Amino acid sequence: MKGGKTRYALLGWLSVKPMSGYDVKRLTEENLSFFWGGSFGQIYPILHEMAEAGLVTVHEEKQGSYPARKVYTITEAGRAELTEWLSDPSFEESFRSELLLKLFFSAEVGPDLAIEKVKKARDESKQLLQQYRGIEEQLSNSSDPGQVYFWLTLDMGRRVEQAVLEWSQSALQILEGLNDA
Amino acid sequence: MKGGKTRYALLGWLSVKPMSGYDVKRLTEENLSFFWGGSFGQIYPILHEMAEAGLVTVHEEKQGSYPARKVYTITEAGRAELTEWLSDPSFEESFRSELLLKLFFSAEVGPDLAIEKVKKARDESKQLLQQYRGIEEQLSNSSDPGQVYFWLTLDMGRRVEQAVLEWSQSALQILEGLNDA
DNA sequence: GAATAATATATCAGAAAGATATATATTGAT
DNA sequence: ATCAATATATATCTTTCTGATATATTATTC
Repeated sequence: MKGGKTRYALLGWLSVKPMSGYDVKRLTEENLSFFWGGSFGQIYPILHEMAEAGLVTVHEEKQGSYPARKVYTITEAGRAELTEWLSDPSFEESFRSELLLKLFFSAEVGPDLAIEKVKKARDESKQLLQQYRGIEEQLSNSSDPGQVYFWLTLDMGRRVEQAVLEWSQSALQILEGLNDA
Repeated sequence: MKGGKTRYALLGWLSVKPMSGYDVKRLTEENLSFFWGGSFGQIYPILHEMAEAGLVTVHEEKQGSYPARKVYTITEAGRAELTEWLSDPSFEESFRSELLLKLFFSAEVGPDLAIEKVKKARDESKQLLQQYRGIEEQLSNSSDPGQVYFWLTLDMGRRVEQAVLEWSQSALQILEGLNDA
């Protein structure tokens, strides 16, 4: 059984409607990029394997002279596997921060380099928060009740990013205090 | 040049004092586990390659009949590479959440399964926050000024986890409201 | 005395990210 | 009108990272 967790992201998208690997990539980037990835290097092999295993079916859609779209449709077996995963209450989270790694070892080189990075982090957080607010506004205008789950994931992003922003502002004060002392 | 970012975590630890791969693993787990990993499958090969490249030197320390400790010492070239990385202001962050992935596709199966997971997330956040408070208390008693950088990374963990806790409490209300309506 | 945890090394398989390759169509800029 | 960039669509390769497994010895707990 190939694909790890990304397998379920694919089944999830295909449970909404039939689509190509390219579509999955685009939708994942637009909707899940804050907390999930998915490169072509994963997507295409997993789709192949799932077709062989009977979790999805394929049919080609020729359209002009673009490369033919391979549209994948989820089967009953595929839906069953998705539901099984959704029914399992366990989940794995992972967070990886090169910023914190650099900060941790900055004792050796003094606060100035750390200050530079934290300022950069602060600016990036501000920008991301702006983006989240934009998406949130669009969402509140659509009033589609099926979007609650999307809103919940967005709300997590917003809250976490707000926490990071507040941290960077506090960290900046502390680091600048180190320079004065 | 092998090792990606983890390479610098190793150089960072070795810049503090000479140690074995086993020591690096232990210290990484104790101090960086919230935002950085490092398995033996990475650590040992990277140490070998860095020794060949002259960034570290090795000497064996035989001690009773345990497997001999291979103690690695950072060289000038190694310190230079570490400093170069620390001087570069760029950094990459990544966050991966199977919880949010499951939540996102929960529209298909209804709120009860989502509620179960969010409750689990809430409980885990509470527990983690307790842990962070414990470490923070230990730290405030030590009054070692070199520990500012460690405190800063801990503070980020605390703030982010607090945000996650608040999100889960808010999300729970929304999802339970969906059941009543 | 037996089971488990800790010390210490090392490798392998599976999963994920990022880069690259191939081919065509459309859009925007000069 | 042409040239460059972006979008559509497939696919593979290399590097990185995680988690599991293997090996061997000592210390600790039941």
